[in-house]
Amino acid sequence: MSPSPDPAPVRLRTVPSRLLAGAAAVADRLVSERLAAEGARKWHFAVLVALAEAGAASQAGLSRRTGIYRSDMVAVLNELADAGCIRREPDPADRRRNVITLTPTGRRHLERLDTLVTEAQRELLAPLTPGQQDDLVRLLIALTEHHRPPHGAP
Amino acid sequence: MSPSPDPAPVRLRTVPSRLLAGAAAVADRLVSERLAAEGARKWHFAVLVALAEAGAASQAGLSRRTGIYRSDMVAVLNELADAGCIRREPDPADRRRNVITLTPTGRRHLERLDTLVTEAQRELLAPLTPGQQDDLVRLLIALTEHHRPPHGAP
DNA sequence: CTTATGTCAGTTGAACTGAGATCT
DNA sequence: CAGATCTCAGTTTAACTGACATAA
Repeated sequence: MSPSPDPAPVRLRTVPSRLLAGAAAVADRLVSERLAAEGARKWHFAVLVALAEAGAASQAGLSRRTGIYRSDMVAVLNELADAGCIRREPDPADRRRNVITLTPTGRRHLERLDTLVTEAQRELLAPLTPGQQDDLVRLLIALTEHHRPPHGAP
Repeated sequence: MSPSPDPAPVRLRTVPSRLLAGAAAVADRLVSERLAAEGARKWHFAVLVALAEAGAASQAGLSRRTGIYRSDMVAVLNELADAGCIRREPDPADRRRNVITLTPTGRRHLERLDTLVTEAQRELLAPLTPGQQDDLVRLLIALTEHHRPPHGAP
């Protein structure tokens, strides 16, 4: 006797929102497990990428680029600053703001995290052919582009 | 001047795990908003579908069919029982178990929730052509079938 | 006066853990 | 005895709200 003869109902297994939730959970787990090896979480990666790609920014700017709430951004930046990955300095041009800049340490850390994240994506998409992988990404982009996510950045 | 000239970096926007997370968040929001109109949440729907499709079950069986943790199942069943949607009776054949059965009230409630969930899926997938919608579902099924989700049911 | 910013202190819901009582 | 079941009391993390002081 098989130990788990309890399949999910078809009516549930084919609901797109449930499929998305399941796939996202798998993806999140794969990414989080890898990043944990460097003591990092996906937010750290997102912030570092945003800084590397678009240069120094205010915290609110980073918040919009990454989709992290400005409240939560504070803690993430504290951790990245403690690790020496970023500098946080008052903006002389607008004294409400901090200017966040990537340090050389941060750039090196980003490259390590990028490797881990890329590996996780490969493992995630491994069940699909390369063509299917491209299709999936394209469909997801088309889907999310036409919906306005609550905070801002998909 | 546009109020939000802060696009997400390309390097982030094309990461599959982030796309999945974003799409899943949109989907979850659409479903939750609709179900809230009936005072329900997605767990209620999942349990009712599992009961309607595969018949009466123990709580552990429902847990495996729906992917809800056995701990959380207790609260969901309490709410469904309070609403008269299910009956929860001790199993004479195995006195550790409860037998959960769908009531006529529960069946009617399920049909209402099903309408709402179906509408939400339509809205979610509206940006895609029918062919693309099928492709997406197929790709997501292929993806999740080959990964073992932590608890059991995708 | 309105709006944006950084910060802090919460809340809510989901996912998960651990343990205990009961039963097979 | 090991193992399953139901229940409860927690933890953790993500996502989000509200408020405040400061400054544009």
